[in-house]
Amino acid sequence: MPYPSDHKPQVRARIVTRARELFTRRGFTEVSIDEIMAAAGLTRGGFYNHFKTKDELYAETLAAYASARRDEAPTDPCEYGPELARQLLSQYVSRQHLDNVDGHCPLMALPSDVSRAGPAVRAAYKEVLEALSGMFEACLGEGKDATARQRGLAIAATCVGAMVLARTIDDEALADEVCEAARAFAGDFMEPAAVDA
Amino acid sequence: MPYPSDHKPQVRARIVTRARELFTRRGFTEVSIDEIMAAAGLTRGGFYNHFKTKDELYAETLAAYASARRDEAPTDPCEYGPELARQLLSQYVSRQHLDNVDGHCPLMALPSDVSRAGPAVRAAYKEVLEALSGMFEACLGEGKDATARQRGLAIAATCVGAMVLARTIDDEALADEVCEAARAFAGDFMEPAAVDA
DNA sequence: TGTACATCAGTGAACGCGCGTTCACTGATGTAC
DNA sequence: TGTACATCAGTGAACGCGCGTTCACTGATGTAC
Repeated sequence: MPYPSDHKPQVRARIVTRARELFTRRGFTEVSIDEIMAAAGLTRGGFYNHFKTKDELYAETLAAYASARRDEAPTDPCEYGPELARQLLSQYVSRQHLDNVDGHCPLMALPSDVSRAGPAVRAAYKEVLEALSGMFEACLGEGKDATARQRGLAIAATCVGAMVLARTIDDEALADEVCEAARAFAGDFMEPAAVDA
Repeated sequence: MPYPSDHKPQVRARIVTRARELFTRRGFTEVSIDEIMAAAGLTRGGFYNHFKTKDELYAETLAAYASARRDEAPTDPCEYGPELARQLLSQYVSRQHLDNVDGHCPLMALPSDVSRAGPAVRAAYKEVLEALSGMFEACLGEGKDATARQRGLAIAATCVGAMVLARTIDDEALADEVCEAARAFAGDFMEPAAVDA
């Protein structure tokens, strides 16, 4: 074998990482294969040694993100709880996340792109959603009028919605207001035992 | 004048309407000027009699939507109130809205596209957001820990987030769950006098 | 240990295609006389 | 009232460009002997 046996997977992983950053910043169709390969230190033609089509790369970048997200989740059940949920919320809905353009969660950065892509891409997007809402669900348990699963999904939707809006509008002050409001809103909803009657 | 004086504005409005439907369904860059003009019953070349660039049309479609949205708002202050807020919420976060692809609110249908477009487009997007959150704000007033404005923004973010996710994932059941959860969540937050201590 | 060979990741020119935009032209219709 | 003309919305061919994808080729390196 003319290259070390781990060479190809390493290069492939580098392409996926650079592609994810570029996609997150500028979208699937706005980033060319030329740019991706250049960012990975290679040239255009080599792309097809690693991927069958550009669409396959879309799915791969999302799947890699979902998997990384899952790996970050604590393995010790004791670490779950409302504190972790609050921490996750204030990390997700934050100026730090908003300013880290290359690191945006794909749920907020790529919804339109994913909705126009193939089934594998959308399945990977769903995995990312389930990773996020599942974290909230695992941390929170039942609430006033909602099951744990409902609370996880609703809080995930609020996080994503706030960041989608904050990222899209061209007004930093309003973006901060939206984030602040969403944090207060979701924080409220996290109350473990909201008064029942 | 070889054409009636209201001919040109009428044709322009027809182009804007058809373009909005196509953009909403498939995105700015995925829809060609050929397609838009064909949908309006015209041919490609005529486009530039009405618009300087394709980007100008993006902004126009959003501005037209924001303006239509504002025109629908009740003029009678008595009609505002929690009931109207609830109605707006259950219309926005609904399967009916989700299935009406041509009629999707641009906030949920085009965030990625808008975030990559020019300043005029993003300003129009912001107008749409302010129309939506402003409606909630006007209906709800102050709440437990949040000002009226915060509540309006947070509920708008939840609506948009739920619909963005529901539209993007390829799983009707999960989409319905997300919508249901968001409605319950935001409905909860609308309680006029949530217990204060 | 040294040499010829096989492998295969990477290269870069080329292809076909569709797009946004331009432009010289058309032709229906309102207006001037 | 009738006719010649001016206007301008609309037409469709053409341009230049960048893209995704293909493909014949390169050349560094592990392997067989």
